[in-house]
Amino acid sequence: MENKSLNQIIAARKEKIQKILDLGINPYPYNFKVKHSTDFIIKKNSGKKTSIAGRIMSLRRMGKASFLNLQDMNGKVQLFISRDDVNSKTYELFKLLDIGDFIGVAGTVFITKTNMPTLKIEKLELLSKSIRPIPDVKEKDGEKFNLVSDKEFRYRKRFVDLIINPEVKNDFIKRATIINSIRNFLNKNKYIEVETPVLQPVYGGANAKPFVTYHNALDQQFYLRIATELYLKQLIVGGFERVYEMSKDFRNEGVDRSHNPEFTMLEFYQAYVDYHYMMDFVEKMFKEIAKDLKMKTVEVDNIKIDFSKKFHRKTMDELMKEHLNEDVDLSSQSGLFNLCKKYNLKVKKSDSIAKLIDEIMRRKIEPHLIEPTYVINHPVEISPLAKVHRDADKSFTERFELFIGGMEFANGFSELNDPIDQRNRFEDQSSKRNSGDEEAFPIDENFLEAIETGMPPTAGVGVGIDRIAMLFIGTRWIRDSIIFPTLKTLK
RNA sequence: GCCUCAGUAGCUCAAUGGUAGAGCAGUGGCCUCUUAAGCCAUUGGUUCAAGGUUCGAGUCCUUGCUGGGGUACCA
Repeated sequence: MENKSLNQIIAARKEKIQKILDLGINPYPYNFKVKHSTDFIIKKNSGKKTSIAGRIMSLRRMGKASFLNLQDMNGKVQLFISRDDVNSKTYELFKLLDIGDFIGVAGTVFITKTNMPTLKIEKLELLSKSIRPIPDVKEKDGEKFNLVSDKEFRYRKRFVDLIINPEVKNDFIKRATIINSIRNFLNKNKYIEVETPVLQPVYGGANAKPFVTYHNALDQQFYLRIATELYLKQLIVGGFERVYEMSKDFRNEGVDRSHNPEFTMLEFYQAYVDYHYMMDFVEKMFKEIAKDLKMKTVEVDNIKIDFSKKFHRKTMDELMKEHLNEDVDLSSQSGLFNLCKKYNLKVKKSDSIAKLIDEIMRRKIEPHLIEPTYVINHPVEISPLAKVHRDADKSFTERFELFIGGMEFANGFSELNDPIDQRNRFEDQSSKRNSGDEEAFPIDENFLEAIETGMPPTAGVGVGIDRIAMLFIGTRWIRDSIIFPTLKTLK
């Protein structure tokens, strides 16, 4: 991968390290006293003295004086060094600096003839010598040139991406703000944060293919969790009344624009409430995030989403009426089948009501749910952990999914706590598995034992954190919300 | 998975099937208000990999690798 050109650059930098050592200077010292950041200079504190530290981003040498740009966490600023202002050793050191080096400087702020706030260097310290070149991105009037166009390079070498595209940092600062906001919201609502096993002997809580691993000392196979649900509900059984976990789940499935094999999931459960309560609660949580980010609206595909508005709540037949103008009887298999045919959906005559409904929702409705909308009351067949609806048809559940911008953000329900029903549902999953459904989950006796011991009425929700980050960052790519996305190792 | 496009110097990009080139970065000079600094000189290439067609392949064909963009499943 590395050839002569790069090795030549590295060799030249290593020679400079030797020359710096010959000057009696340590190219990798231990600290530097930073007084201000670059923004102090940008704010035109003319005549004031300060010291700043950062990475050299460009050098414009003119023999006896030079300008350079220094970048730190807050931005970029111009420095000026003249042989008249520093001692000869410092100027010798300066001549050995490269783009990419970290330096610390002390001096006086002044304004150049072209009205550019600049720090005149009086003292200069090398803080870390860079021996590997970074792409030299030029910039004029805010327009960038020679930007790295290779997205793969940016994801693989995120450290370089962050150096040459410092605005990328803002997206991840935003993500951190979102996560803080969610934790604060849950904590102040008396939720307890817990950590459940990543290595699980039996996986479950979602329909997905797991990663398999092996523990040598225990001589046992483990699965990386696909969800935290089954453990968190055991804690509700145990007497925690409000618990949450925000952590990585792992699903051994395709990688695309909106899926990464490891992703961050929030799940929370509260005893003695139902899914109506949770819909209100999740809505409040989203509004709180928007408030903490000081973003009243976000934009998805040029459509503005206003978080001050109330989220919609719609049953599936209501949505089919609204979006397709069809009067649908959700209990009529033949009616649903004919509807699927009408819209050219790939279905079989033998498909269940649940599957037909799911197909219509997924193809014809969900992608068009731009404004925050709760889709409610899903078929029991596709909701193996949700309680049946209290007054509607018993083949439907008290479940909701939140859609924003055509993407699913949350999935919650009144949790099934009838142990007989729950065992039947697991057996149904198990038989689906045996007949080839790779994503159906196996029977978890430990979990069933807990439910048999008795779980209070409870509602729970799962929320995709990476997707919330995508929503507020304003990207359609999950890799822009995950700082080190999963990539194949180069051979 | 499938479809499709791409991979040339550290970075950005050229090169009708006919000697692999430029800008930036690097190196050596000149230069005390530059800012995509400038000027002179210069180093740097197994053109993603392996085969094939051809007198001749960066270019055409096959396979593979990696990635981008679609699409399917999952959040």
